[in-house]
Amino acid sequence: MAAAALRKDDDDRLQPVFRALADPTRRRILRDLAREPASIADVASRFEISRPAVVKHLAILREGGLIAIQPKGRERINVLKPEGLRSAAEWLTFFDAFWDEKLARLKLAVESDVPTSPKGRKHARRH
Amino acid sequence: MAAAALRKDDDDRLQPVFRALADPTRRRILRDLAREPASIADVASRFEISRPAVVKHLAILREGGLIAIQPKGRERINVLKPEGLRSAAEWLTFFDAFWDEKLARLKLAVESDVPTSPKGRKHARRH
DNA sequence: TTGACATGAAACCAAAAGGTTCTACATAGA
DNA sequence: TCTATGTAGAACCTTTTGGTTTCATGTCAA
Repeated sequence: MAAAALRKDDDDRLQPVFRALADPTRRRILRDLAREPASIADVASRFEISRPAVVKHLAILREGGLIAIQPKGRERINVLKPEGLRSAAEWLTFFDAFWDEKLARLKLAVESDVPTSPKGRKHARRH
Repeated sequence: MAAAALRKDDDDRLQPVFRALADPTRRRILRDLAREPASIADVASRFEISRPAVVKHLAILREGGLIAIQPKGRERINVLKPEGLRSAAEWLTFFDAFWDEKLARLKLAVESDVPTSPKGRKHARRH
């Protein structure tokens, strides 16, 4: 059934990525690193939270394959790995097809299939 | 500063979306609902977990604006709202530009040495 | 060598997340 | 009306998450 788009196994790879994206601090870090690579202290200086907390975030981002951490002397430079976001972007792309198709379906469902709203009956404009 | 792409406020809207996407069960529900709308019992029947657990997931998906829940008699039909994914997709799109530009930059950083800023001084290369 | 700086890492904590069971309510249908 | 079904929701439990503080390690630069 041509399930090339969304296999179950895909989710295993996706999980660390979406997990990494679930936190606003981590998304801000990604956005910042998109501007330029930065050391841990550099990154941490932009947040209120402690350095160890930032380090944990960076670790999660690395687990998601979203950044690379390169030791440089006594610093650790964090570099964005944009390809890491690709899998998530592709997963979302799957739903592109529904942005119109399913939307129309939703409209139909709302306008025709809801007899439990006696007050606001929408006249379903089926063409 | 042309920050049209990624405002801080965007994150507030994004948070419930990325939070909803962070769980594999919820992603599977979305994938299933893309196929066709389904009642709660319908959705729950496809998982090992209990119905109340599924109900919680559906609530989170609704909070993220990813599904709509339409009462139909004694059932509640869950319908995919693909537009809800749009904000997340757009956020990721921002990084498209770096999939080549930054990737090259990463290579450079790895292979030579990383010209990042120490705390005080960033040599911002304004061209 | 020695001090200052950048990071590593452990121990600990509160809150959120994901799950369960049990109970109660509403509705379709005989 | 009565019963079975579908859902709502409370109460509770365990694990994960995001955060902290504290201390140790490694490296640059005098």
